Amino acid sequence: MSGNALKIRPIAEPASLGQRIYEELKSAIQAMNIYDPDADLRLDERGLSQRFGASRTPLREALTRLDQEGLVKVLPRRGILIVRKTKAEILEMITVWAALESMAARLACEAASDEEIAELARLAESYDVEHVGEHMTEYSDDNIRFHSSIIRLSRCNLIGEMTDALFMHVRAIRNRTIFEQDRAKRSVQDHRGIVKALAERDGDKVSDLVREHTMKLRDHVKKHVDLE
Amino acid sequence: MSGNALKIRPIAEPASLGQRIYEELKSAIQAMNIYDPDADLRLDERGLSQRFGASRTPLREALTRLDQEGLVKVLPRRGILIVRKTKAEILEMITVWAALESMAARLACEAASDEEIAELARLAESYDVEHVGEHMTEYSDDNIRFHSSIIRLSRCNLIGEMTDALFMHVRAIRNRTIFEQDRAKRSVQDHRGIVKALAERDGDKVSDLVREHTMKLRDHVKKHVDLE
DNA sequence: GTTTGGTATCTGGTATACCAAGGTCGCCGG
DNA sequence: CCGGCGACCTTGGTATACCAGATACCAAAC
Repeated sequence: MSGNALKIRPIAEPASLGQRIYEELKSAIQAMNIYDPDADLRLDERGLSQRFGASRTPLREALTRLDQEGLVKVLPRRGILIVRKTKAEILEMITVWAALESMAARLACEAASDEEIAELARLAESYDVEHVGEHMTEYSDDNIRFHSSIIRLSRCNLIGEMTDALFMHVRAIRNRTIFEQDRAKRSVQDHRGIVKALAERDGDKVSDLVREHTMKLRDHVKKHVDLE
Repeated sequence: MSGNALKIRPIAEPASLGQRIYEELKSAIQAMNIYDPDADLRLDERGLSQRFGASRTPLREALTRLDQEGLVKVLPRRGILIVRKTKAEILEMITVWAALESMAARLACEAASDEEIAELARLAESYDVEHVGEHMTEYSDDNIRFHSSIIRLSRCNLIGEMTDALFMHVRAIRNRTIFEQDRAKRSVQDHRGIVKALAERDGDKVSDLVREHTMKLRDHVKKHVDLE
């Protein structure tokens, strides 16, 4: 039934220059370490448009969007700067994240199937509490997968979009905090507790656990992370 | 010492055309009932730029931003449409709102002063449960004030920004639901319970109450509101 | 040597012209 | 009268030119 049918991919239309420049510029900004004291946070419209091989118009469209997203700040007649988030702003983002994922977990209690929760359990059980420190790179990825799975299981697309947007800004910070063995051990334990509450369909409990788990990260960043 | 010095007011700079058009267009879109079946959801770049007395460039900048916010959708070579939110999207927004305000209330338990909570109490007590139905217009405003106060008392600016963005989209729906007397009565009672929990500094409780209060609105919209 | 004022230059903001892709409508053939 | 097809028109996308404010630099005056 699916083997003999033509497989057509309806799309093919190349995005507009503005769109492509937006995406390219966005990932370029995220790829650089904007908290490096020596980082050059200044963007030059004319220079960038030349490097992209396009005119200023689509480049400016991209900048307008990045400005609105808070990644960049356009100062009239002064220049365009990549925005550094303050520590206070980062903490607020993690707080909002806690609120959203906590709600997502509560919704997932109703919306997720047993199989989906079992899948999540496999993810949570795949690391040994004592030896997780030896596989930090993989664990870091699986950690992200775990959390985004909870959000997916909530069946609430908006929460997914909003946490994606937050993640974009927090990404730079994230790498500095997750590679710490004692935090990883506790993280693994937390995840197992979350899965257990999910399996029991205990919305109040899973909501609390997820919130507290994320707020631990918040407190950790507050105490131990120093930008600059 | 201060009487003989020049008193200069530093700012005065008028916003750019793009910025002003963005704000004007945004409020114009929000002012119209986009769910009216006869509403014209189409925007014309050239026509609008003429009506604004500006060229297409700043108008397009405004449209780019509105597009990113989800208020309009730009279809290449086909036109620009004002976006109608689906009912499912509205429900998700209310859910996210519940998550955010619930967290805000929890934070407010720690961050708000006794005076601020007393002020909130005055707002909640200023309507008689039995007679609130007779002053719906004022109550509607005070209702908004009550909720935005909780968010302000959380001292989390990001939650404020995000709920503002959500409110923008939900505004059209809101007016249809709040003007119902039995809902108003229960709303007044809910608010008093919320204030009480805040005064007791019971974060878990106030968080639950606020979430349930907002989720009641969600359920009500789900059951009784029909777009189109 | 320091201060001051002018000026060249750089930067984002705006206007305008042109392009290519979709849509519309009417001519033309059946 | 109906259907197809093509010229024309509309629409957003892009390039470019020019403007005004901000900055940096330099030279003249003290």
